[in-house]
Amino acid sequence: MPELPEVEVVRAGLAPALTGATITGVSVLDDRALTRHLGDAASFEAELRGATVLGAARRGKFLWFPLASGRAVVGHLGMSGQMLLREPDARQERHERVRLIVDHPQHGELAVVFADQRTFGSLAIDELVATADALPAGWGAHEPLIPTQVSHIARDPMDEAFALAAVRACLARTDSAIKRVLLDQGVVSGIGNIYADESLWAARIHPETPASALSTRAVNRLFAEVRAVLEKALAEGGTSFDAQYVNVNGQAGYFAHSLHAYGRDGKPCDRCGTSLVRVSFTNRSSHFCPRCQRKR
DNA sequence: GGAATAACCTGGATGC
DNA sequence: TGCATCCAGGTTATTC
Repeated sequence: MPELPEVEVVRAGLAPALTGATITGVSVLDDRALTRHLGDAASFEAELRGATVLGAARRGKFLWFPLASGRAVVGHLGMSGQMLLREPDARQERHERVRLIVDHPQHGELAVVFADQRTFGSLAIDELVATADALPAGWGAHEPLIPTQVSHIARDPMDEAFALAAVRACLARTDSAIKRVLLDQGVVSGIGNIYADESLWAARIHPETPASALSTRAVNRLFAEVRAVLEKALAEGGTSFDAQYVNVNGQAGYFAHSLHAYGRDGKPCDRCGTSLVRVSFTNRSSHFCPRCQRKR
């Protein structure tokens, strides 16, 4: 499932191919890929045709591509979205929803294919607004401008402008389970079910611990582990369980081999050997070690 | 206003 | 073999 490391791998792969490129062709094969777009498919295609892309930016799990027009293409991969670089005449992908043809001054003509099996992902054209802190909006962003659809998303733990003190204060104000808060993109972005479970396991914190019950020291330790997990996953190209996540060249990541908690229910904890458990948690699953991560 | 829940969606896995 | 059901989960609208 695309979380911060997977989305960053995609952004980094697209940046050199898109920065400075002109969009020469747009084909919307499935309107459901434009659920966040305010207009219809025809307006999406018309506005993008001839547009120049200035770069590729990311905050949390959201991607955007600023345009010379002052607007931006916003993308979210949802649960199964892929952005693939292909030859312009490459055959249609199985779940292809949108295809852009771009012409780059150095790389020539390429196809950017947005494919999405479960159609939770989307593309949209959006306005850019000033960031609340007047700092560059995220990774790959050079201007303090962010799409309106992303403006409510908090900075992610790998962002230079990430403010741990503000997150600590937020945690202290709520009795919600720490895992629920980690998944709240308005508090801290980029973390999904996989990396929440991995970070909590690494920090030895039970996922249902009330956020306000965590000491400053525990929160600091948790976010040190969050960063470590995300950095390691990024270095290994992200987590791929099946064909749902691949980079822009269609290659899988290797972090699934480094997981300690997620998807390992019934297997021995890598620290103490106790069988890991899986419990239902807000329409999701939580995986943890009942011995290392005791509920307090 | 904050928190919890349902709905959206597809395909693989499982059970009968 | 074929059909029905369950499950995975990010975001958001709705409900409490």
